[in-house]
Amino acid sequence: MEQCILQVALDTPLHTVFDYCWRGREDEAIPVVGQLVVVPFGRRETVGVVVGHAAGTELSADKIKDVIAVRSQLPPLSAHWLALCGFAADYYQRPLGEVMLPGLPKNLRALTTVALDKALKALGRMAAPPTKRKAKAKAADIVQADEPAQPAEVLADPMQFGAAPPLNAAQQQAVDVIAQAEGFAPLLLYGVTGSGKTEVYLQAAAAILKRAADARAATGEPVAPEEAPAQILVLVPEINLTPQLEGNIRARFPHLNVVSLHSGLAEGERTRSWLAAHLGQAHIVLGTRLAILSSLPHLKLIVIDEEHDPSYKQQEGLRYSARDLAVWRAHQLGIPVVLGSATPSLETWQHAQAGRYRRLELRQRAAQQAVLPKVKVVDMERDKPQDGLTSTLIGAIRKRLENGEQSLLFLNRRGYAPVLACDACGWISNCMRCDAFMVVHRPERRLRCHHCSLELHIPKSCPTCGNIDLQPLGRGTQRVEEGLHAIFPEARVLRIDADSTRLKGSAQIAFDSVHRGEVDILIGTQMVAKGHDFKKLTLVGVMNPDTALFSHDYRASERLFAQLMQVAGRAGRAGLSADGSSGEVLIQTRYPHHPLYQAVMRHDYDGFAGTLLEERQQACFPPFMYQALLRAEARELEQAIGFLQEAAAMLEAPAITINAPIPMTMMRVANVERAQLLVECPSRPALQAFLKEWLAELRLVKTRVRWSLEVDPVDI
DNA sequence: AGCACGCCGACT
DNA sequence: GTCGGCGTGCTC
Repeated sequence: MEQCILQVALDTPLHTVFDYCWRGREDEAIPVVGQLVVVPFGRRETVGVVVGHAAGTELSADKIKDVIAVRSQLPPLSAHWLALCGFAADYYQRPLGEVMLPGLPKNLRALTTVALDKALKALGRMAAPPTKRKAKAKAADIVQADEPAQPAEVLADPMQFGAAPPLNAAQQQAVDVIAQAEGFAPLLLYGVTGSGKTEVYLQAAAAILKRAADARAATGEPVAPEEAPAQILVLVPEINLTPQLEGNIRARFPHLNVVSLHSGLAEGERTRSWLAAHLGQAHIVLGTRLAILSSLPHLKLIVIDEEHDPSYKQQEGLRYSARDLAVWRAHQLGIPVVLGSATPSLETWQHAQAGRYRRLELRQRAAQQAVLPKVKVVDMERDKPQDGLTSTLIGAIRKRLENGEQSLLFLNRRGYAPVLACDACGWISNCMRCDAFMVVHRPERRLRCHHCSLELHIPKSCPTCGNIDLQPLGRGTQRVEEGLHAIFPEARVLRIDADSTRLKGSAQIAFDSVHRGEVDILIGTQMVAKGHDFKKLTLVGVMNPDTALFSHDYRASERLFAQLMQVAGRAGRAGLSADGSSGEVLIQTRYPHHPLYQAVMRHDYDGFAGTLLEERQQACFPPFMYQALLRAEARELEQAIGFLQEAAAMLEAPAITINAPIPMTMMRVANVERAQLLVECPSRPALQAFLKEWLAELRLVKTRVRWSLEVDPVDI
């Protein structure tokens, strides 16, 4: 009888791996590193990943429990994948199992294998022979009787690609550089909106797949026909962008196995997609940030579209940056990684300036006759708005209606009005559990807190003085929608925001109707600003972005600039207007001369980024400084602050600055008081070394305060 | 994090 | 006399 100690990573907050005893018959192979196993843990059973073998263990023999089952039908996760998770666990100071397991499809973590076996079978992989010998013999008969039919498209030449549109010189050069890159190559694809970055990704992917297929054919070794010669991972910032891109990719590459991975998938589909990637079958994996942790044994290229987008940063649990992990993964594998953006993050821009990333530029729009839109500011002091819309913007929308073209209004505030107020006594709709206003949602007739989800009926009268005349103050997308109906009763108006797209699939239905031209005026939040390619859209109106100009968050201007460039980029992508004019962008503001708006008008990312980088350098902010944030929550603010003070006094190290604990901007959320402590260091390795030591000590502190650490925080 | 055990208040 | 509040302790 074979026997050994397996080290297993489990999804628990404990910073350790767990030893289990595996006993098997002599004809059974010892589970290898990367294999999934079922083990007893406390009073329950759970699935873990084998991360090592040990001859012995420090634990007393009576504490060691036996492995219950090995998921031998699933090929083990690769050493590369394990190393990626190991790096992320170290870097973000989280337990290994917490990195490895939550990203796996639920069906792989289930205690029963029914769904897993079904998915494997659907992918043409028979379930491994069951351990019982009788069943084994029977399973072999199944294999012959039920050989899965080879899908027709796999029989065709998988490297045959649909007709590609011609590239301009800059696009072609970018494709060549990506496709011919040797080894690790971080590439910034800096291309203005509508410059055809997607086309570059597709043709570079095709070239890399073709080259890998040729190389494989040249070896003459027999390979399973469904095995992809190379795998390409493409990340996009939003789920809503996957259908359009997936459609484009499938249309272009009808013979390739293309799967998507994002949180909107049903469990069955998610399992099949993940397995198609893990088994090496999927040529192209399209996904949101979580896809960066998927298993891709033949990964040859990573593309991060809109790399600057904040949604690449996970904001709970393991707070990783999918973009940063992508660069690490590419480095580990020695492959190119393409970071695409019209407004790169300052981190990426700084890398490019310093020569660490190679910059590929697309300075022109790709479509015939398409030029960058004309951006104008509309002074709201001089042109007083009606229903939030200045006469200039109203006139511009009217012109689009006459031309049969579409307009997009961007307002990053959902709901009807951000606050409800009583004129008589000064009451305002504060959330009773958070430091925030409750937002008026008119269609639902509710007051809603966007931070803790508390909901109340809209009061008929003032809760303190009884006044029945309560006023909604300010303007959200619902109120603008109402105003648009009043001003343009004949127009087809559609609102797209988190509220209107709550039901699964409804966002796709909404975007489809815009594409089909069934909408004249689109009003929405940042959901409509990103990536979409609306051919008939020639006008973009930005309703009131001024609040972000005066934020205390030093990243606010970087974000606002990117957001404005992004939404402006939706206008005039397909070519000129009916009357021969280019796309138009109107920014309504009280500060028309603000340098940020002036830079947007000039489409001057380079200049603006240069200014911001200088400011950051002077102020010793990222990317010239590395940061970590220790957060604490408690029922009383003093407890949270007290814990942070204790933590701050615990350890010191050269070049490490531990700032004073401060209450968070949103001090109270859902009746919990929150405070935070910023740690800074100009050297990333020095910060890492400090954090490792510091957290080891912090974890020993016995406290009732809930705390967490975020490395490279984006919201401070 | 789960999930237990453990010791004090309002109910049949 | 029990049901159950959530304090603290452990998980190989």
